[in-house]
Amino acid sequence: MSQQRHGVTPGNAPGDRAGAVPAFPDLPEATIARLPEYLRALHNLGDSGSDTISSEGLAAAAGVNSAKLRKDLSHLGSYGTRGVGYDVTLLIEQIEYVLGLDQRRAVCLVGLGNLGHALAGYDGFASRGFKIVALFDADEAKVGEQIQGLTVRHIEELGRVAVEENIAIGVIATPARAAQAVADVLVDAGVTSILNFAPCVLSVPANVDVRKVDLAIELQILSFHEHRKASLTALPGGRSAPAAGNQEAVGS
Amino acid sequence: MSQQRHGVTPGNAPGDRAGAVPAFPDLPEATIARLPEYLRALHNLGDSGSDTISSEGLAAAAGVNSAKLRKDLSHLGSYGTRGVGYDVTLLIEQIEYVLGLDQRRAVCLVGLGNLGHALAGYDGFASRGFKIVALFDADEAKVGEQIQGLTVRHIEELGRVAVEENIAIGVIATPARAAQAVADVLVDAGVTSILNFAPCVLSVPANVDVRKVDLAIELQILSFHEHRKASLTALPGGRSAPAAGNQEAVGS
DNA sequence: CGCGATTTGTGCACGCCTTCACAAGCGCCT
DNA sequence: AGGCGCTTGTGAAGGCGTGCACAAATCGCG
Ligand SMILES: NC(=O)c1ccc[n+]([C@@H]2O[C@H](COP(=O)([O-])OP(=O)(O)OC[C@H]3O[C@@H](n4cnc5c(N)ncnc54)[C@H](O)[C@@H]3O)[C@@H](O)[C@H]2O)c1
Ligand SMILES: NC(=O)c1ccc[n+]([C@@H]2O[C@H](COP(=O)([O-])OP(=O)(O)OC[C@H]3O[C@@H](n4cnc5c(N)ncnc54)[C@H](O)[C@@H]3O)[C@@H](O)[C@H]2O)c1
Repeated sequence: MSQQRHGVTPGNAPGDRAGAVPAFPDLPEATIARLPEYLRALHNLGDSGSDTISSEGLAAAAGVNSAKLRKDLSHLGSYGTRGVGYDVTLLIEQIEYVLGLDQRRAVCLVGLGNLGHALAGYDGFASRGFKIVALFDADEAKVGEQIQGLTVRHIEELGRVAVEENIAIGVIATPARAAQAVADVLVDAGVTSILNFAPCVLSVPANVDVRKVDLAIELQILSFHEHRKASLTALPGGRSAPAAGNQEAVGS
Repeated sequence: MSQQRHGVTPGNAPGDRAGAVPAFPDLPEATIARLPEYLRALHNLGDSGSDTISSEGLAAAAGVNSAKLRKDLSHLGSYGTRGVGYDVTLLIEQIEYVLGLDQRRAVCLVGLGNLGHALAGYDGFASRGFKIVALFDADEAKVGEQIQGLTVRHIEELGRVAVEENIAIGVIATPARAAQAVADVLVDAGVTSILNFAPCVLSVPANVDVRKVDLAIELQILSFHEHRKASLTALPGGRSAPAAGNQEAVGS
């Protein structure tokens, strides 16, 4: 389970195993997905003075159930003190360690169109341990452009640069039709994590992780809920949208 | 997994519109989240000729298991033909209807900085039934700017315009510190669905749906997997403790 | 008209996740 | 020192989602 680091090492500390690796327990995916949220909440709290925080308080700040939060944290070891709460600084360190944020990760961004420019200028990367070290595009007109201190390079250089800079994470912000090709190039270059903004499914080897961010999907999910809410409306005291009443009538 | 949905003050129900209709069965959230993906795959297929598609084929195109796909579709009724497959056109119509995409939904975007500009110029909205009908910012320097045929308005106009244009969905692309205030304004204006790009938790009434897109979280999740993968390949003599001095060494 | 090939729709079992509820642990106060 | 209140950590239960495996349905063809 949680690797040892935390004085509790029971009895023997076997001569350091070379490569004393983390060897993580299988943290539930659901937990992993929430850790970053806890981390952000902790950082906010840290700025606000308090030294310790209760599961109840942190849960509220992160928008989750406190029992869930405690269980999540228990997966990474016991870093709280009963009757008191969690030490903010210690917990931050611990979560950052588990997420691997203590090592700065090199990221490259492919596709410097509309979205790519916004991403390149986003300071949320650096502030969380990520550093964009290279920008790539296939459009000759874009190659050479300076963005945030980086020069846009041609995608053919990706293979070489990725190795040089030890890039592990690639961000795809190209049109969907180019995304698979870009993913292939990234994979060939040794990139093992991809964040894909293009609305399409990527095929990659099993050892490569892909996460997708799709704006349209989010909107469609919201649309569904709008649809559902509209269909439930029975008797409201609402009086704010006199406008176009409701079109919806359908009827299959 | 649904996003947050917290209640703070059910208080009054603002923009409730009277409507009679569908009264959906409770579609599982997981299914709803996949429908947009199926829809996109179907559109691609539709362009490519075929009239019908098997669950196996569609599942592959959407990147899911075929049994899951069939179960998902079965939730919305039976629109396939055994021994044949699903009629592409019919299925598209059906999914669009369920998602409420047959009605053009008015969307407003708040915060026209880096990201906001990219979103405003994104054609993936219109092509999926959403229409950005208004842009808002608090910065006087931005108000009046023309973007994609729309004029940026001051956020104080949001309340009025939202009602006029019958806006149901609001997109927040402001800095995190302003997000809650913007969300409050949107809610007051009768908006019942919010897509939040700011890295923070929003408090909204129970009848308002919020979905969050957080780039940093995605990267951190990828980082975790990188960390995990690195720890499996036995070599790096990584020191396993977080650098910072842990004065707190709890334990004994 | 019946048969085989094909593909849907789903019952079922399993595993993951969430949530409750509470014992155990900790600090503080008397 | 002992008791009390507070908070963590976790066992257990229930719900949800996934994927298998198969019966039912449909088509095409001889
Ligand atoms: N703009 C948005 O707000 C937004 C939002 C969500 C998703 N997206 C998606 O993000 C992607 C990019 O959107 P955009 O608006 O920036 O598009 P864009 O057309 O403005 O930019 C695409 C960029 O990718 C480059 N490109 C094309 N093929 C390439 C290749 N093979 N290798 C490298 N670079 C290549 C182009 O030269 C261009 O610079 C699209 O898939 C879009 O659907 C965009
Ligand atoms: N840029 C990105 O790629 C990116 C990626 C992911 C998330 N984000 C998040 O999206 C948000 C916006 O990012 P950005 O890079 O565009 O920031 P930005 O600073 O460039 O733009 C923010 C805009 O919001 C406006 N604004 C501020 N307060 C406002 C208020 N009360 N009402 C209305 N408008 C207000 C500002 O005038 C500005 O135009 C941030 O929360 C950021 O963390 C950005």
